[in-house]
Amino acid sequence: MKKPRNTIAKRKILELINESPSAVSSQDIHAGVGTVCDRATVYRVLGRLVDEGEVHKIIDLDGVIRYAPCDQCDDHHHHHDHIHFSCEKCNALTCLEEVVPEFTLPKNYKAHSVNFTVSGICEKCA
Amino acid sequence: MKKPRNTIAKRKILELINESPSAVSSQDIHAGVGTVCDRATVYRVLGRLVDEGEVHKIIDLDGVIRYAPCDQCDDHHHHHDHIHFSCEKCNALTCLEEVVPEFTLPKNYKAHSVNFTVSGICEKCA
DNA sequence: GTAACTGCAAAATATTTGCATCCTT
DNA sequence: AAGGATGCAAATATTTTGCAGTTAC
Repeated sequence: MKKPRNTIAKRKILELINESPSAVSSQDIHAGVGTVCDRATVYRVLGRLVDEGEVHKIIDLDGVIRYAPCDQCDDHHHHHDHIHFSCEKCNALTCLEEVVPEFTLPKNYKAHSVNFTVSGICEKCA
Repeated sequence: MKKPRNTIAKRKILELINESPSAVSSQDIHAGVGTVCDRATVYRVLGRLVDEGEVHKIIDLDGVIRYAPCDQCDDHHHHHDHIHFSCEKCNALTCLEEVVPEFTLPKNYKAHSVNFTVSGICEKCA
């Protein structure tokens, strides 16, 4: 495993992700970094941040990849079994960390990870 | 609303989707139709099939769009609240129609549709 | 006959990669 | 100094679209 470095691009991108109230796409990030770094670097940094467990990757309902802070995760426990809520009105994709769905798989199936997205109207747009 | 026609491309594509044990991507379909129709037509037909409610569109964990038959749906009731299972071994994406997760949204949130994907090992690969 | 559909090619998007150079440690 | 990170440009991949010609009903 490579030894990650603390570069300007990384700090800026992490800041953008952490300060956004909802999950951001690579487009959002590229727009947000301005001249700090290149488009290619945005993709590379995002990939590393995910590998390092600093952010998590969410697939939106329309297939757009977005990134959100890994708030509730520490090095040993990642909790990615909560719901992602996609608002049809304001288009924000937010993590509802407190909502963890319950389900039972059929015999012989084994779950490793889950990805739950619910779309509808969020509290702000209600 | 346009009046849909029963074309060769449409019949062939629907056949491919219905006969596959797991959800198929546009790539799979383009490979499957052979010379029956063009790549652009595959996209156009898939879009129409979704609009007409004949198939449903699933976003895989890696953001790949796939299509599956709308077996349990009639014109008035679509049941898309079941789980999609993505096998890490054989890579198949299947609908587990009988598994419907339970969850409760926070106050003032309203759900319209859900998209649940679980990845792990399927019964065939267990 | 008419509107829906298709093929082809080109355009619009999105993401990845090779390589020389720069920066963090 | 060494190796990780970056910029730039080119390569890949994916999906959309304009348009003229074809087909289903």
